[in-house]
Amino acid sequence: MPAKSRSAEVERQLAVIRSGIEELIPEEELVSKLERSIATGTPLRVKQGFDPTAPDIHLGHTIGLRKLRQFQELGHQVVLIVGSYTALVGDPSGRSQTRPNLTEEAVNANAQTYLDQFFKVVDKTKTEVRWNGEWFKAMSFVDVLRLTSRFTVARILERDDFSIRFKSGEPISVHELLYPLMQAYDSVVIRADVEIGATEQKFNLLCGRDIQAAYDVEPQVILTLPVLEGTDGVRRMSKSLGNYIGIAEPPKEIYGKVMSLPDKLIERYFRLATDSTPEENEEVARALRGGTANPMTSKKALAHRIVRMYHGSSAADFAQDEFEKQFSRRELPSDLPTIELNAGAFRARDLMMLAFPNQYTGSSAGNLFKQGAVYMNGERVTDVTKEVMLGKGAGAQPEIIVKVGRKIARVVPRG
RNA sequence: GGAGGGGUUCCCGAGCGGUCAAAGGGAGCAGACUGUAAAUCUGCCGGCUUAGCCUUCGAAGGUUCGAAUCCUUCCCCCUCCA
Repeated sequence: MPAKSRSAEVERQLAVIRSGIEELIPEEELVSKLERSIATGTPLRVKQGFDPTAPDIHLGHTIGLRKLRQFQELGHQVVLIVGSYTALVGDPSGRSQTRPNLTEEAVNANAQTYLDQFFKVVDKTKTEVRWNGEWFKAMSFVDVLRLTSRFTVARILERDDFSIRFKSGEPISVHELLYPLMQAYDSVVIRADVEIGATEQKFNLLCGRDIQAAYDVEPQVILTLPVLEGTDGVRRMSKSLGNYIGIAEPPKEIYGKVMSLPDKLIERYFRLATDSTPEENEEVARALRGGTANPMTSKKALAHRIVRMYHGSSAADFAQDEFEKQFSRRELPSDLPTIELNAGAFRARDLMMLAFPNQYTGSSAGNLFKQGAVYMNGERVTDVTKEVMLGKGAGAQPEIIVKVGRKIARVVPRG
């Protein structure tokens, strides 16, 4: 390739890589890495790690995954680190102090679940999967000392999570301090050229550069990505906060969760959580601001699009249909869960609890009755002791639709 | 090693011998209003065979008619000094 078209190619790739990111540090190093990659036909090694603790991938994670995908489309190599050993420490971010010790089976199962979801976005054939136990298992104590001597306590304490916890008097275990070093060492072993992560990973990512340099490996370029707010519209999406939308969730579930997002997040979700083009995003933004689009319409388009990305367009159509049926037209969903019970008389509260197994205790169920949340065959029931007949005879009901708040189930006689 | 502070229900955080299933806030759930949005108002928010009973305030013992509250031992966390 002539020099002129090579530099055009660098420009092209750089533009793709830079789109939608938070920071790229340092950009000139990426340029020279790209130049070399193009000149020698060697793909860059782009690292992404995960700890097999919570295996569900949610929309927040997909920002990074789509960036990996872009790298692959530019011809580069993704290296996915399964943090089987780092999981033993637990990323000190957030409040969770010490992670529970995971069994090997749990780690394996989690990893498998994660990988299945990961490859919904990232191209499997252009991904190298490595478990960091591979190298950490083989390390001796002397090796650990050698690694830890390359970094100072003050520098580790610079890290936001640590300094906050330290100042507020929360405990920090010594082993937690090793987390950034372990993650950094992964970069040494796999000779990462680029590592991507959310902004709160910035410290860990930078740490990788220093440790690589200490081991005479060319430092990686780091790329941070924006953090997506969860369904509450405020806090970052995370499983432990319960405000996440998992990509492996059923289509209806995803659709419903997207619809429950605050309106102000519509644009941001289009931009960060979908594969829409900048032009499309621009159009959505203009319509919303100009008042030409009902926010609900835009939100439906968003929900449809997200479901389509992970479950295909027929699933998206179905989810949308169901949503409109259930909430716009107040009809029953077509796939409502059905519980079979022996025919006979039930007290209303017992029936309700049987219709939603293991979801309510007697007290909480009783409260819902008192609050007028329970409907049976369209009729509000507030008396927990009201007798309900299920069955075929006179005065009995052949099916009972039980609705509690936004949950609905169907109860029918057995046989 | 020395001195001091602390561990309360999902989270934060009051309580410091009875009136405590435990204030207040957050989260969650439900009702009204809606676009299953936001905001707002209201109610619920340990369990049960619910005017009553049972199990909770780091753990185990003890004092007392009675303990989250007092004593003892143990476990854990934090701060300062060394």
